[in-house]
Amino acid sequence: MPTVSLPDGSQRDYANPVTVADVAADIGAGLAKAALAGKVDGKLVDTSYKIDHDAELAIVTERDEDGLEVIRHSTAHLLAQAVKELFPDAQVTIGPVIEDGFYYDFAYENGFSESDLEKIEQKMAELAKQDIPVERTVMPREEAVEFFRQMGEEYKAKIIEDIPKGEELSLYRQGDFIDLCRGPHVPSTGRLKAFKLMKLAGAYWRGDSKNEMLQRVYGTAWPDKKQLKGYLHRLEEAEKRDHRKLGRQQDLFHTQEEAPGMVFWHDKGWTLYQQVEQYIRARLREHDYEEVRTPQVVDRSLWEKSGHWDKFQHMMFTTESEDRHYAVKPMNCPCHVQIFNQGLKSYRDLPLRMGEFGSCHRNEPSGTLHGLMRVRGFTQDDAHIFCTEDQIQPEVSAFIDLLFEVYRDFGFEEVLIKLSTRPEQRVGSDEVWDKAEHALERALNDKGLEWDLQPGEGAFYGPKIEFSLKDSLGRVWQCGTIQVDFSMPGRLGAEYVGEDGDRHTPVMLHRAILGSLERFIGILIEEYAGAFPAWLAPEQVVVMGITDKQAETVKKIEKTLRARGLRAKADLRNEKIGFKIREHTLQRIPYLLVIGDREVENSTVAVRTRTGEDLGSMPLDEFIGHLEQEIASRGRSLLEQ
RNA sequence: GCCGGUGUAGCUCAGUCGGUAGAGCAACGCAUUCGUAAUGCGUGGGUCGUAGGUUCAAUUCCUAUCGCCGGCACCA
Repeated sequence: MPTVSLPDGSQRDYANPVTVADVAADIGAGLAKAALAGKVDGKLVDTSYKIDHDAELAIVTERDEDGLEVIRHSTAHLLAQAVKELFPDAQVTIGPVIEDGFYYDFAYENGFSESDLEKIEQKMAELAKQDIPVERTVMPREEAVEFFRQMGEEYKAKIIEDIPKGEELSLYRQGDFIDLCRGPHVPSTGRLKAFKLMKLAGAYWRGDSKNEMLQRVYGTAWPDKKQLKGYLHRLEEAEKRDHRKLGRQQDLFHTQEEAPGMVFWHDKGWTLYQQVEQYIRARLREHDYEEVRTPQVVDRSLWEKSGHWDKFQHMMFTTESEDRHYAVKPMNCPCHVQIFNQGLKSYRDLPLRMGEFGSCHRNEPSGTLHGLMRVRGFTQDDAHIFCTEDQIQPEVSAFIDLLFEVYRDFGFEEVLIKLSTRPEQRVGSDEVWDKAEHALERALNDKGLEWDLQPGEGAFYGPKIEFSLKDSLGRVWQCGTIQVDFSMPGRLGAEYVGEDGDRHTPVMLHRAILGSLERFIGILIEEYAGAFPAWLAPEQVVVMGITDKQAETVKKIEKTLRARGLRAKADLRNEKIGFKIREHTLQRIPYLLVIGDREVENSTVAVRTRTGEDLGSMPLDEFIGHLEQEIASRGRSLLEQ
């Protein structure tokens, strides 16, 4: 005789056990129609779930986050059903929900092609229209293995074999299609009204490149067509922010076949790059870093000593001369240790913070290259902190503060943080690892930061924290990092004389705020969609005359602005003012100064922003004052607001 | 590296079911001297990513290869 409590606090008593669907129908016909699943005592269940005891129940509809997830999960099943009908030889594996959609991995020898996607999507639409009921059954694990094996679903059988023995498994059947699944699922395929298959990709079975490659189909699903359309529109908008597209449109950089994974920075892109680099240089000076510069090409023996040759020789560019073998440096740390090793260091020298805008090359696998985000030639805002074990904690703490100061200045609010701890294969005693991991964890917790733990993902030489940013399509890219290193200082003979008069090996912290400048600038371009705040904009002001009568004044204004250190350009082309405004607005120049006879006569400039706002005429000095203030604040435009 | 896709003018893209290609913008020339998102007219521009093969003939078909795009694995 269950009593069901609903989220609004009301209670309903039933004489006999009832299903979620029954309760929904009892509340109202509309809700019965909308019910996708239920949440009983906090656990997500099907609408067919029978409530036989007093319980709290929430009816899950498409308006709930959970409901959307159920829709996507069920759409993944619908995809699998369609594939099995069209390609009976394909085997199903897994089909999870991901951000904005789902995917499903199939084992299919012939592979799918793009045209198959269309057929599959069509079949899905058919199956949805048939409104096939989705039914849940349970089966003991051992029986399930046999069941799937008989159907020829080897992968499914393997998945089930990995589930602890004796557990009861749920299976979902829709028509002839049956799949192992925790559920819950929509009551029938007719509930799936708005979906689209997005892309086709290969994916390794169990995420291991030693295994065979499966066919992964990505899709998106929404409660209704309108939301699907909205999503597709958002995608289109995001694609307009693509840094590769903007890089071309704004003449920032290019890449070409002869140098895959390397960047040709054009004048405007390099100006942006220099702003970023100079900004970081200033921060490092403030925070007691020294700056050094080390060689690009270094004898192989150094990389052998550091241990990198062993692990990464295939990803290093090499060269030779007069029977000596060299590698183009893939990282700066061994070189920094060489500088540290010049002259005997004292404990009084620690912590010693050594920075370099180090240009590195790594022969990254071809499939990984991606615009500025993943390149083979890149520059890090790299630094190494030589310190004692006791200094790890305060140094990490100070670094995190510096990192967030920088990210805020660049306008990034969302930073993903991960802490990676000791892997199976590692150097250093457990005691030292304990200390280092605690130091990192405490530094994060003391600041009240949210972070994810990645157990076992640390480097062999020490634990690390990673700071990642998202690009316009939501892809996550690691930028900042701080890593403790117990190994390299010892390998490369770094020592200092301690208070006790003995020689000790320092700990080394590898750290970067931006990471690769290329990657960071790529994300920066997408973040601002090319409309950079004035302090970063490659061109801050364009001065233009209405006719060539004002040319002299325009040139004089350009000169004045440049003398003040502002990035200004005169546009004296014989074009109509509307044409010039359009062009420079599309180039996202923060400020356009229009000079006509009136301005010449009154010694003013007419100011227009890239958002189309006309700020009227003002004396040049007044404009310069505004702009300088805006640049100093590193904010988005003050005048635009 | 692996899977799927893609490569045509500076850019965005059309096209040829095999008979050596076209638009818009840009560039260049001329005219226009103009007040806040495109002035008009004209001209030039492509070994259709590269290398082989099939064919009387290949940008088109086939093979290989390189780059790029989307994923997967990788990322000191």
